Amino acid sequence: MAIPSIPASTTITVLPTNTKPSSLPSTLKSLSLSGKLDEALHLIESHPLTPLPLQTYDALLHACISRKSLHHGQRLQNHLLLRHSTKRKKGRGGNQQSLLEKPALKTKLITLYSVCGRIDLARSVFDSALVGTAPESVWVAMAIGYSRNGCSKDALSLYVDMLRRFVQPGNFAFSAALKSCAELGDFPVGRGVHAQIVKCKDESDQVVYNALLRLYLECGCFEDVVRVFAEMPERNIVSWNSLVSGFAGRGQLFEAFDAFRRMQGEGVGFNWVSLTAVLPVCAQINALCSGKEIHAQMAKSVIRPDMFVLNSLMDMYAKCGVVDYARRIFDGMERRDLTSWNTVLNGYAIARRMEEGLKLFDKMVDSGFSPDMVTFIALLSGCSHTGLTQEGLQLFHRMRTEFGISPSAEHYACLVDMLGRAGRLKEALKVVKSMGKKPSGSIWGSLLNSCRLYGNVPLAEAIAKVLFEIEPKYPVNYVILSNIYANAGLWEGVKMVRAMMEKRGVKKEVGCSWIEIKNRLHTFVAGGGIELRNSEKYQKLWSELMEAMRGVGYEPDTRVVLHDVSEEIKKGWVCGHSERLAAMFGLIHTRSGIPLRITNNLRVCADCHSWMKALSQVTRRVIVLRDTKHFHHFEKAVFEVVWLNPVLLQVRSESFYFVSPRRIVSSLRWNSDSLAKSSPAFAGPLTTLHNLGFAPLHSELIGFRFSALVF
DNA sequence: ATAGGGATAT
Repeated sequence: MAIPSIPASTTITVLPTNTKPSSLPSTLKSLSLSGKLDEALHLIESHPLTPLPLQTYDALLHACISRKSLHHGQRLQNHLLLRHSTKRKKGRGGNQQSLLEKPALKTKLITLYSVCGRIDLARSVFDSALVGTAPESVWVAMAIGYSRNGCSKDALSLYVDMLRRFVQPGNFAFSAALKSCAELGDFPVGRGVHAQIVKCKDESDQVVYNALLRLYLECGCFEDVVRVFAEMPERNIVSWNSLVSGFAGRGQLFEAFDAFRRMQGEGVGFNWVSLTAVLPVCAQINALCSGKEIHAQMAKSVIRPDMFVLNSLMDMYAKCGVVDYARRIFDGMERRDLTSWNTVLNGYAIARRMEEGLKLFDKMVDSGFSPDMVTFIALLSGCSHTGLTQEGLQLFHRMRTEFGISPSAEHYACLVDMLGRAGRLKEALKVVKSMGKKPSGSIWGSLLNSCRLYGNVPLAEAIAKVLFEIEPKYPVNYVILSNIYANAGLWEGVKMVRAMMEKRGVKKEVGCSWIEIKNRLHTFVAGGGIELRNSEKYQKLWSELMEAMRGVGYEPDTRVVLHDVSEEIKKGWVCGHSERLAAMFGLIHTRSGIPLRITNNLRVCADCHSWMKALSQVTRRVIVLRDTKHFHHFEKAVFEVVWLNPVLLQVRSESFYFVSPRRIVSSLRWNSDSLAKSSPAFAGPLTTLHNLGFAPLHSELIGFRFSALVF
């Protein structure tokens, strides 16, 4: 028989009410430490006249703050008020300062009320008496209370008030003021505070510097961020996290990635917050290898990753083209929020596996989660890319009727795209006209793309005309129109578009590709990579490959070159496309059989697509090429991987790969402050990972430093 | 008493 559990609401009083007054303080202290607030208050209230030291109340309030217990805090305050007045009546200690006036208790009471969301009560404690002589700590507690409750303006004016009353600000006040300025995006005042800090004789602490970093980040003054970062005497995890997320927020993804690596190099370590900053970067630059490495570290950790990190991790896998891993993490999560669902659903949309996505959506609704607008953007875009037009249209309808979400411009964009891709251009145009919103450039852009798919030149010309007015400097529109002409064999049109671009000074974005090898990103620009191309290894490999590739039927297709040059030059240009350089680099610098994962910043051209396909065939490598729109998977040469034992993998038709535990040494380190030390050596991780339900998954297995451990 | 965090479309 199971022991009946006690309902959470039941309070058990274990203490006898006849506790001796002399032992009260120590009893109360241990009660506060173990968080037994009910017992503690009961005890205090039953001894209203016993004098208690300040420390006792301090400890009690501390316990109230960490439990966010408004109720107990108020009872305590009432008790203090009561005791104060009783004392006065009896004439004892009449001139003694009430305990409530002690700054230490005031500070704590203010904090308590503000963490409980009762800024009004906090303010009345603050105002209660002796404001003029309140020390810095009370002001700071109040200011932080304000910013905790989203009233940064009040927090900042409190700081100003404090200065007016000649209270000398210290590091705590500075960081509180900087935080408010950062939240308000108030650069001038923030600058002023910075100046005060510089003038202040005391040494600034780490927190003040980090608050300065935050201020300049929020204000968009990145030069100042970098300067403060360089000038500060020490940089801790928080400083580095700010730098990483700062770069990431500005879209400087490689710099963000690099900062994270440097952070590891300096031995700072990382924590969950660092990971929620760097994982989205991995997702965007397709750095699956590093992402997996980070995942391995997470699995090793004794501390459970929180929902934020898991959501980012899922998104990383989804964006790097491995939804299955994202799904496994999702399935293993003990708690999920709306973002978790949205992330996986979007993962299926990216992977063009909407049947599974729709099934999951049904599950989501069944389990009582109400989808939001993001959910529908993911679903609709997925349906549109997979050609599930009927399902998509139905969802668009259900969105309003069943879930009460009125379609936004983004939803209309998905709808238009869906109809356009299905060849229902007339209906798409009808939607554009009737949606009651001004169609954005992106909507017209998606229509133009649909015209490309169906070779509709007249409509394309009309749409392009509109687009050239809305976004005259956006090169992609010109390129698509030019492609449409080229596909139709209308070379005059191609010439015209090019002339237009030259006249308006519109430049095609430079093609750029990168490949991650041994946790390092190698970037190539179209037409670049001279050193690589001049190397002997490259030239030998190139001629061998070209011959083999011709053998499997590859013929260069120079129609993708839209310039009027000789055939030979065209061939040269196509060969210099950045994705090919990255692929060649990958071939040279990895062992045979290891998959190549290449990322391109634009759209992969048709010739590169078939080139990669042939390359995959002749080298028998898996090639995954990601561009801004698609994943190009070339898995003709999938190896079958047999799981022999944790450290030994066998790959059919290849030699044995030994992945010894010693080789799998991480370049990353945990922050020992915030996370428990990772398991000794590699005694635990394999079991951990098995417990997580990870089993090897064909080709992805080989080639990654942590592959043997993780998947 | 003080600093840092995730999802969407062309």
